[in-house]
Amino acid sequence: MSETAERVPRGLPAAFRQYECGSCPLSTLKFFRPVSDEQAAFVRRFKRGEALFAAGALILREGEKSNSLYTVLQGWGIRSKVLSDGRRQILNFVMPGDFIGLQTSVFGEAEHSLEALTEMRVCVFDRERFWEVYENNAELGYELTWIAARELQVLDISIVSLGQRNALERTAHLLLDLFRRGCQRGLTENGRLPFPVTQQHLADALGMSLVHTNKTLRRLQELGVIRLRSRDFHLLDEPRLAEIARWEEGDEEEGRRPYL
Amino acid sequence: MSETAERVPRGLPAAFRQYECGSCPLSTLKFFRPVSDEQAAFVRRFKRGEALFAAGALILREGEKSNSLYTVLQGWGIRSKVLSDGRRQILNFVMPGDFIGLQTSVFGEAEHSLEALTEMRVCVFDRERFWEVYENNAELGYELTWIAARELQVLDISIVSLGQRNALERTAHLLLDLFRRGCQRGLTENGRLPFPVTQQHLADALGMSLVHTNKTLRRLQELGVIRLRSRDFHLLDEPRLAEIARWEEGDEEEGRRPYL
DNA sequence: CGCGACTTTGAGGAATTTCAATAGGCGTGG
DNA sequence: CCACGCCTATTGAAATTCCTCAAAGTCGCG
Repeated sequence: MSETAERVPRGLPAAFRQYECGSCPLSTLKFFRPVSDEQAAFVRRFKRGEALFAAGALILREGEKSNSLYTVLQGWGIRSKVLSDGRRQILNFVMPGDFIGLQTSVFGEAEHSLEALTEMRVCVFDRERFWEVYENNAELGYELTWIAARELQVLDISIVSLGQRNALERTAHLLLDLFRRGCQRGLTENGRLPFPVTQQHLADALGMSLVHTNKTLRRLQELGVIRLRSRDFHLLDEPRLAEIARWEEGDEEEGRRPYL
Repeated sequence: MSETAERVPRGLPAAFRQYECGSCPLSTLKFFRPVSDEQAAFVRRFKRGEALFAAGALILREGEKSNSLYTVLQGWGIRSKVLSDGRRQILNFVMPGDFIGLQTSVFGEAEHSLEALTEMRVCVFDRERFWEVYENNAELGYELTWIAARELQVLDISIVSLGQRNALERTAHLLLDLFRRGCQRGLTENGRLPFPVTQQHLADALGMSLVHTNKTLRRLQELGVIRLRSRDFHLLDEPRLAEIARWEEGDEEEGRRPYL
């Protein structure tokens, strides 16, 4: 968990292993759609390998060139941008099954940073050969657009939260979202989610100060809807949390993308 | 400007005309990339026609089914979502050249509303035949993913603004963004942009109250960087506005998508 | 034990919202 | 042409929310 360098240089990532897509840890999750052998074989051609990053590693640095696309296999990460005066906004939390790299400009300049929150295993694809997908496998190209489109919806939802919900609602909404996504990815166990997210992370994602984030979390715990202990998020009253969050129908993630 | 119904029913839109893509008003803008005749011909196959909406028309209603995709040809619109208690968040302002509909779920349920701010002409494509694009024209499929990816970047930037910038910065940032986009689309004339946006719209986009939006705009005018008169936005000091907005390199829209 | 990273608390102050009321602009009907 | 209604913009003041500052407290780990 700590032998990897804090900052991983470009080029080949820290560690490599070659798994077959068929035995990909994501393939067992009911949240994802199974894929045909031939589709898996096709995707395999673009896979450069797998990389393992230590907790805290900076996988992608805003403004730097990146020739990789990733699918997260294990672990949590954050996607973020910082203003030149240092203020940081976390764009979203990244979990197993999330695909990363579309947001990057065509020229390969990352427009955001990506940091590992826990040890993180990713499947690495070659950006240079991205174009070949469209040339050779229309279905997968379609799928990619679809993935991007869903990502758009997710960001729309964040924008609504940041713009319209107050501190309590916003915090509740984020927590519920994380919990439900964690659930989909098979990370929860009877109401508990291992939670490698600090209050500072939450603050940076919610656009709130650390102090106010703390007080808001405290309030949610006093209300008895959640319990946040060291790195463990216990959801006590999901309906109530959804109520507080002003959760909307459309905020639900409608799943079923292929697991590649 | 007023003979069209306030609320346009599904099915065939209000008015139809058939232009050739070659004479599309967007094709003359240097902001967009020219397309080959064959590509234009291909796109033409999916074009259902053009529709003209009156100012104020609701083109897409959140939660309703939509079997269309649009490219905006003329006019301004807003893409928005509302919470069940009525709070509205404007997700972004749409202008000529913007492509709309990717954000919609595959099942065709619109996850946002789209409202015409001015009279608005759009090019209508058939969502049902969306898949064919990937099957028959890889290049265009690639382009679509690319468009979605850029949209992702734009939303990321909004999230940073909403989360990290204060009222003054945020307002300045939005105004500058609108002005520059208007410029790209050829809507400006020596520093002036026709501006069909009310303070309530700005407030709903910025996640601020109407009153505070008003005071913030007033302040920007007292600083002498902008001038906002009835439906006319005059940018007096662009560098200063960018400075106030804490505008970042990456906030620039890197253009050159095909104009279709 | 002591350091470092994270969490918690109190208090004053700044930013923002809400409430309430007024003013301006524009189109319609009288 | 004027009055009226409606939408939009403006303003002042009180109420809240949220932020900043400062200081302690907790926890894991070497």
